[in-house]
Amino acid sequence: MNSFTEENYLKAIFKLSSPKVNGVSTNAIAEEIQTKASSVTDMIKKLSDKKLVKYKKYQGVHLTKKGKEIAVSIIRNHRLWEVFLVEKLDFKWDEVHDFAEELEHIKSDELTNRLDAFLEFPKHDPHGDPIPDKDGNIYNHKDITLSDLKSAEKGIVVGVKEHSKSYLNYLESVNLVLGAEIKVNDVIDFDHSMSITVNQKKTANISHQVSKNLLIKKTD
Amino acid sequence: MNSFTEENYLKAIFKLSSPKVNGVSTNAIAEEIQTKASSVTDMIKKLSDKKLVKYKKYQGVHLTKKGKEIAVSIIRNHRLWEVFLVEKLDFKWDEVHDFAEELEHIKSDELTNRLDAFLEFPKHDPHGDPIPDKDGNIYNHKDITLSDLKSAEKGIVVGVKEHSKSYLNYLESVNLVLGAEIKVNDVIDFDHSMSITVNQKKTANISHQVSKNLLIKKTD
DNA sequence: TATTATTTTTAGACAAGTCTAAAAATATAT
DNA sequence: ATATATTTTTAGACTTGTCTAAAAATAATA
Repeated sequence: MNSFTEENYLKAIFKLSSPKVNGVSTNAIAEEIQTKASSVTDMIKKLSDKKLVKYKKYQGVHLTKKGKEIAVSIIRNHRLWEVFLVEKLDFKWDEVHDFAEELEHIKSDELTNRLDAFLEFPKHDPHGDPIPDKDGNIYNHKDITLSDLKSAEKGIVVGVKEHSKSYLNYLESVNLVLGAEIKVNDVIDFDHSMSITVNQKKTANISHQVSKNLLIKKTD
Repeated sequence: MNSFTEENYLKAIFKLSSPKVNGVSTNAIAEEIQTKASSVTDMIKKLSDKKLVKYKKYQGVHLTKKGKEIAVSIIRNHRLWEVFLVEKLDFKWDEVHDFAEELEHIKSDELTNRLDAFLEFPKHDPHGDPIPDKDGNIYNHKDITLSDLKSAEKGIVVGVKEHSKSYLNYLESVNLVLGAEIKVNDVIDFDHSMSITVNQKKTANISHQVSKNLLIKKTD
């Protein structure tokens, strides 16, 4: 069995891994986990002994197949619990992360799969992030953000790239929740801010910082 | 904040406390928690420093008001999650204890109360144990067991005093689940075993060991 | 009451995970 | 290429919760 701590490291490494990145750096993990680099090195060694990561000194780490499986199953758990909290217990999307952070560590395929069935096999969590299926497959939607749209183009909100409470809170205040329809009225060259219309009703001015973190699906 | 470990000690002390018992003994706690007496002494000191228990060397411990509040809120959590697992995720009553043991430590009144509402304010968990309300009040049903009944008397099953998987499993195999109607046909003087009829259908022979752990409400 | 048995506490050690400070390796800049 | 800056690792210490073995207190028994 792996401790909560080990699982959090695996999750962090998974999050920081990407096709472009060749080996996740010690500092990046420390930043993500909010700890010190020396602690990361210690834990990396432990995970390496357990064959959950591949590690060469000073070269960063990769998850092994086993390590990735564990990380994905925790993420599956996390996102399913988030759906439960929002759909069944009526929490708002900016309130569920910390609870899910605890619930995700209750490791039982039986429990997870029953929860999945109870929630009727949701494909996305309340922030639009894809929920891995029973076998660990993740179907990502493409990475188009509101900032990619030009004047007069339209789209609907399918997710967020930034999960902070303050960001989610702000989005809600301007009705930019999942499923909201957006039409771009105007883009300002100077700072890339834009004027948009939400759900054919309210008009809002959106900074680049906001638009580049909002995932959308283009419509016409 | 208190660690999982501290919370488990508080829960154990609460469970072992009763009006008759004057101070819970170190050994009893060690037995309950499955640890060594020396570890218990260490933890007791810590809880005492935090004013969660009252402790005089060699004299056993009592929960303080604060300690009792924490214990009861954990028990409330535990039992609500058990209801969730059985009612919503279709687990059986002998499968939920270990999961609830983990879920109970996610401490948030908001979460607990929403769960309570979602489950429509259940009064008892799947084993018939009472669920403390928002304010920590526990309404216990009286302590009549099947072994208290005489020949020809009747009752319905309202709970169990023993929670082991094997006991619950056995009960289910003879249909002695919550709500089952029992009629006592005969009591054997020698070993206090009894012949009973369950739900006016099946007849079964029940050992004293079994009957004295089954809580019932007398009917006539 | 004196002796023995049991319970409880202390003392010191260990594992997990963290930290600081310093050393080693790697990356960057002149 | 050499000097400087940054990143990563090591070494040693600390905390939490645990353990064993021995000492101290309490309870039981003769």
